[in-house]
Amino acid sequence: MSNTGINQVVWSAKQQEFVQKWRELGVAWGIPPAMAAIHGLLMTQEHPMVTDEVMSLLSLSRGSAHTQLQALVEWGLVYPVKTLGSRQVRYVAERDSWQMMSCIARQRKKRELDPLLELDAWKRSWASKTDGLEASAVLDKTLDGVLAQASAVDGVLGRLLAEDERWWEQWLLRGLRRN
Amino acid sequence: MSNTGINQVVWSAKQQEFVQKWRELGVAWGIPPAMAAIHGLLMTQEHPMVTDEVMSLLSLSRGSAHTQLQALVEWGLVYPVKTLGSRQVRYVAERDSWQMMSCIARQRKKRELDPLLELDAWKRSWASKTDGLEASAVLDKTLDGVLAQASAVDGVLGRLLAEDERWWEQWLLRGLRRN
DNA sequence: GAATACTTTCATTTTAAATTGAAATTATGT
DNA sequence: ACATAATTTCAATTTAAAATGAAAGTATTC
Repeated sequence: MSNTGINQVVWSAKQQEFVQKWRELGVAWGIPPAMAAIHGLLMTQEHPMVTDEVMSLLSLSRGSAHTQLQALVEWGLVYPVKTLGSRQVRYVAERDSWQMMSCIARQRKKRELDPLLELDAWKRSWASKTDGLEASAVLDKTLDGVLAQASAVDGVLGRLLAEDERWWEQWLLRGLRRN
Repeated sequence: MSNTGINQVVWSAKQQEFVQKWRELGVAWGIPPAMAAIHGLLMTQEHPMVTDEVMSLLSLSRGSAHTQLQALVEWGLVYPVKTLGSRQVRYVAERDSWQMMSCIARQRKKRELDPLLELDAWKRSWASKTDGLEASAVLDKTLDGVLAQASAVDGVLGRLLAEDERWWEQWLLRGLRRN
């Protein structure tokens, strides 16, 4: 039985343009091009897709398609759907934009914010030993400020991502109209 | 006259560790290693530094040291200080952590958020032409959500970065304690 | 329990980004 | 104007990340 054609795959000029843009955006966000492109493609597709369809529409190798699909599933941006009576797996993108952005934010927090917060422990580990004589008061001061801000952001982000509700919509709007 | 030694350069184990960590952090944030390292180094230094000092402490080529120092100045993270009676330029890092983080946020907004916001114009440019027949209602719906969120973030970020005041500290804290 | 259909892995290659270093340029002091 | 001391540029190289593709692995069906 053929893989393609169970559900019609639509691949219009608009969709192709979108995928191209999503890929570029992905690169700017530090996301592997193939990963962003696959995500973009699945965002445009009504129905779950099979690896071979992804491969051929985006001209990707099997290895890359597979690896990036896994990563997308790992991130929670894409769901694997098992086809009954077959080993074949199909993939659909998360449709809810809030869920989608949450997934991305969570990953970025892990990659970017958490390592920054770890500097606090590092700083404390040096607190006792007097390095030379007051080796860098300048650093300590700036770093304290940075860490304070980082943990404020961490707190807000934590709340934001923990909730399913969207109290943040109100909260953001309140931020918009000053104070 | 020798370049080094006008102001004593301090380069302790703690500082070296910090620079190493700052470099890694920079890489996670999509910043060139040399740029992050230089920034880290200048954050630890009491006094403005000359290109040759940066080069030798970090084992960088002149080209790289120069280019990345320019970038740091461009971003507003580092200030060039002209030495009187000499063509020599020295560099100091911005000390205020809020200013520092603002600079970074501004650059990231430019690189990451603005291109996302441009998708709105793109979407509208396709609004009229009916691509096939309802080519991708799925995409349109998710994309609308994403763009709404993006512009909310843009609004808040815009305010945050425009101000010199720190009303946001209160605002972030309020975000922390729910509602 | 083969044979088939699909998935997974991973050593090698490709690609894009960052770095190098030496030559060209420009400013400064004599 | 000259020599010197610094900065700036950029073609060539290096590096790290991502992509490839073929081989190995694993379910599923007959």
